Amino acid sequence: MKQNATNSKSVSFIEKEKVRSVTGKMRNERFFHDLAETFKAMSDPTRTKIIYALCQEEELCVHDIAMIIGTTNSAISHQLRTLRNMKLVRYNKVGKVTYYSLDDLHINNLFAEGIRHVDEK
Amino acid sequence: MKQNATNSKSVSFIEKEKVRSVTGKMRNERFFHDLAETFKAMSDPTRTKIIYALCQEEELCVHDIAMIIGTTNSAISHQLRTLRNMKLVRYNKVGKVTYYSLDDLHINNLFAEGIRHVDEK
DNA sequence: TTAACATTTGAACAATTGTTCATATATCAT
DNA sequence: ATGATATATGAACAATTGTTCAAATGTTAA
Repeated sequence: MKQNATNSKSVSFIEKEKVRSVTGKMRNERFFHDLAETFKAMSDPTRTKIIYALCQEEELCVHDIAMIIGTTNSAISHQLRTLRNMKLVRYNKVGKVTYYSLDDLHINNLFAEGIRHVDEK
Repeated sequence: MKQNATNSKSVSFIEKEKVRSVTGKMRNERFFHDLAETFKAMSDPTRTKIIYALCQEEELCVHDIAMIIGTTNSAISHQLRTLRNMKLVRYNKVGKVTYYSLDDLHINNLFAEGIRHVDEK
């Protein structure tokens, strides 16, 4: 059911109007990149564990997160850096201890929506 | 500020109570794995574009999605398979055309929350 | 100062990922 | 049948990722 009968050249698309309409509503490359990055920040089990733990307790230090999750301090520290770079967590250094917490309530909403999805499947 | 003075062995953790409390609230491995997988499904720009397009138009075929996004049919088909495996999209084959749509409204909510996060940054 | 501790960092590694290309399958029209 | 079209698929490839290990910071206490 080709709808581009008006064109002499055979430019192919199945439903011309849909394509035009949706194409007009698309956003720029940066938007899709940032959106993907946001989800990617939560796309690893170690990171979902860290975020989940920080949903239970406002502030946690690296060592305690490692204890809770059952991994090495190094692995946690690396992942916390990723979360920091993606602005999902912030930190507060007191002496030799670095306390991490979720950056804003937005993160909680997004994360909670993901949990709802998993729990209702 | 060690709080495990009662132990003779030097088991180290910074805040014993927090660790015990949060550890008790943690969920099983499968939960964190599934949660990560859900976010991972939306963690690639090509896939966020596909999902965004399907938020604008109920049903779209592979070729039209490729036109809208500006990629090859093959790349789109591969990604649609990923989205299919992760139960984010379903399809409806009519003749030689396969129409894809979002699997349920839950996906829209999760996706919309991600968009809100990106737009408000 | 020295030792112990909390965290960070860089290199290395295997594992996973997304695209491309060529090819295969399936449907429709002639 | 043949050719055109729509989609799917497998192999190959570079690129990215997460962990481990060893070593480096930086802080506190003795």
